[in-house]
Amino acid sequence: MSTAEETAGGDTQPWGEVTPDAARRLLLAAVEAFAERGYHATTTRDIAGRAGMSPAALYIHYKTKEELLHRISRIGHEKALDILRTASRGEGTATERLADAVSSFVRWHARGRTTARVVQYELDSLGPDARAEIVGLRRQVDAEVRGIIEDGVRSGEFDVPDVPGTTLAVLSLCIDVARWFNVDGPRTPEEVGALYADLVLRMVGAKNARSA
Amino acid sequence: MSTAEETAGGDTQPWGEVTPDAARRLLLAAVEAFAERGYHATTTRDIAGRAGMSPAALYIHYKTKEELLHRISRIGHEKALDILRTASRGEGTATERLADAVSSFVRWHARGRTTARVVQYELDSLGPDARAEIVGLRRQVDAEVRGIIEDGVRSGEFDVPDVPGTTLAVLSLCIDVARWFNVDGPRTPEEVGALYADLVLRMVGAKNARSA
DNA sequence: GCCCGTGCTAAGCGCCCGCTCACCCTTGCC
DNA sequence: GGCAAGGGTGAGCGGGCGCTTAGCACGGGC
Repeated sequence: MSTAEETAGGDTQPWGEVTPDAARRLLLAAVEAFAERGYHATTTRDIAGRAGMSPAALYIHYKTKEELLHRISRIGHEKALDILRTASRGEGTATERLADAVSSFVRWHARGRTTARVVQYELDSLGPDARAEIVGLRRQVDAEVRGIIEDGVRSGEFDVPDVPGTTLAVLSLCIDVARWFNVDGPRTPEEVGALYADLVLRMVGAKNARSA
Repeated sequence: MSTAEETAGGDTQPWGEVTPDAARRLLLAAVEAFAERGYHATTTRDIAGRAGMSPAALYIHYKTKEELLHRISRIGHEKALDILRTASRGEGTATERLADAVSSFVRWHARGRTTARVVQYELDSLGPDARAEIVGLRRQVDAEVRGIIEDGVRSGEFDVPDVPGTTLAVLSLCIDVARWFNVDGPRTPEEVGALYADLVLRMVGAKNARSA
């Protein structure tokens, strides 16, 4: 199995860069709560409670509830970008790199479904400035995938009439995993990653997509 | 252009079945508001204001704010199911019916992006009973698409190693259109419908998917 | 031993939420 | 004209929201 996300950044400790410890616990509690109920339906009392603290403790580490969402969103997008960049800049044919990018991106969405949900679906709850920053990161995400597809078209591996449209569809397919994936469901993240890599290779008309 | 949704139900007046007039105006205002800001971030004062009424007027026609969401969700899902059924039960090969189903389903999500957003993304804001009812409708949606794919596999038109997984991916792709589609963007609903129909035919290994 | 900064809590402020209630216009029937 | 019924309003209730503030426990420096 190829391994873009294992070599990309510290998957060892997902929120390891957040210090001090109390701030990280609050952030983790916020991720859980936002993923379960959505940003607007989550109260600061709920976040603090999950972290085992009083409501006021939140405001020692974060200026507002929105700052929590912003931090989660930025760290999550940077991680996602990191995964795609590692796959995109790796060695191998465009076909191999696209399969690696899709399967690792999908695995990330499935395994970290709570984080991915917040990252992908709570964007509109951010204020204009924070939103603009995140939109910039998303453009970079798009560019990485489009780059691989363009490589494949140039090398003759892929047959893609509409590169921007297909890029959009590929990303859309991966992102929506965060909506429907169920940890208790019948599929493991690895299985979904493999299935989706195959489906995407078919979408771009790659020669060696799996068949029955 | 094939036309599953033009022959399915009354597309003439999207919410024509809702009476009296004041109740329909409130429902329309709620769809707009829920789509823009999400269910929890929308206030009953906002909904009533958009409909040109006082906050109290809402409670003459609906018991609670949640009843509004429930009504919107059920009507929307019934419409979506109607579109897929019409395509699925039409004449023609599985390839033609799948292309028709996908392109009309996608057009519905793109054209009625506000409605589709509420229908597809605010499901979790419903209470357990209402949610269960809607989940039932979604299972029927899944069954329609799976049926077409199974037909194609049986007839030898398609080459699909994992039918349930591919069904899930096809629906996921279509549904996510409601998240990213922008009315002011570069693509018309018709263009996205055609592009997606082609991509889906490639995913199922249909013989006559378009190429460059 | 005393001080002070740090990390936290208990209490609560001001605001706005979903929703209700007492009352008021029309409209149609006699 | 009298009157009931239904669609509508203005005011406001109880409560929970995001966030603030005064003060407490405690460890390290001298």
